[in-house]
Amino acid sequence: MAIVSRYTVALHILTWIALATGGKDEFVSSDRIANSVNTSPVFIRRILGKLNKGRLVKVQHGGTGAGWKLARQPKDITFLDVYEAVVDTPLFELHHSTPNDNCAIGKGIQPALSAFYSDTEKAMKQQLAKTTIADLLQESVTQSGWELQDLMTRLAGNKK
Amino acid sequence: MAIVSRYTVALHILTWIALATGGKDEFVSSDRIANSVNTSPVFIRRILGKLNKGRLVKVQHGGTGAGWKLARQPKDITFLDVYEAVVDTPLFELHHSTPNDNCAIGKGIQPALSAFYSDTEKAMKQQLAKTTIADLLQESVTQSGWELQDLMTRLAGNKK
DNA sequence: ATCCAGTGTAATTGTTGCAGTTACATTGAT
DNA sequence: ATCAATGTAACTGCAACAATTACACTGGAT
Repeated sequence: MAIVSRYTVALHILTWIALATGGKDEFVSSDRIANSVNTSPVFIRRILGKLNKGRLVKVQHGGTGAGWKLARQPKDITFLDVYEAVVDTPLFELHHSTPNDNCAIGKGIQPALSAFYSDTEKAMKQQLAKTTIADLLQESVTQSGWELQDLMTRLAGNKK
Repeated sequence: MAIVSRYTVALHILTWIALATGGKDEFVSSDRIANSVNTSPVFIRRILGKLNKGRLVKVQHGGTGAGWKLARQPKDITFLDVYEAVVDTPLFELHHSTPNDNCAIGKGIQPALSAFYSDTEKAMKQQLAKTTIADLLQESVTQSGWELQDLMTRLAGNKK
């Protein structure tokens, strides 16, 4: 475990909204999303807050139709967009205790590593940029083994 | 913070051994390494244990000259080798609580994500394979701003 | 055979960050 | 005014990491 599960949940949230709202212009509640992810609505809302700051979703406060929707098309939201919105620590940790300054390695290794680590993080992000929420939606439905027909029926039922 | 600091320390250890032993065929103790990293010898030995299992270092028990040395040339140890030896968790976490199976997304997202995550981890590892301990040694010494002359003098002094 | 400088490892502790829960103030369509 | 929703703070539980202590084990040097 390295990159926080919150990132996985963020992808789940966006994909679920994409499926649930289809093309329609409506908002869905954190409660319904939490039901699919199987966790607490508060955790979901904390993540949605970050996604909102990243301009990936829009929020509607108050009233009966309150909730969330995507700010763009699923095909226009990449895994990298989600990463930037939700993960806020560098990929690699440096030392916890600062190395011995009287040693050439101890003195020079942190700036040296920072450069190498930065290259690696960049390579990872380039890969993340290649996949979108639309891809994940497609692949998830395929993997679920559901028929599109059943899916639509069940969605209608869930809408409360 | 995502990838454990133990990985950074592992790179530090190998680079320090490379510098300290130069071309010479000798073993260095975890105590001396711990002094450069500025942490406890036990922590260092736990990491060296993993590096030993990964065939990156060799250990000499007992006697006066006991300690560690590299199992190969610094230029033949890549960042990826070290990663495989020291990091034992996947790069991305999945959900903590298992998603709702009655939802197409909940049911299909984990296998779908596993595939995408695997691609990303692979991209990161390809980048890691491009850098070696020799590169890090070179760059660390450069960054330290030390003259090679002083370095040699000081090394001789440290040797006890 | 003994010494002793080193490794190997288990047990314990302090700290940190994440996730989960409860509680309550706030928002704003209807 | 209602009330279905969000926003957020406070607290708890838990797991992983790093740091420390303690002690058994190893094996070259003498």
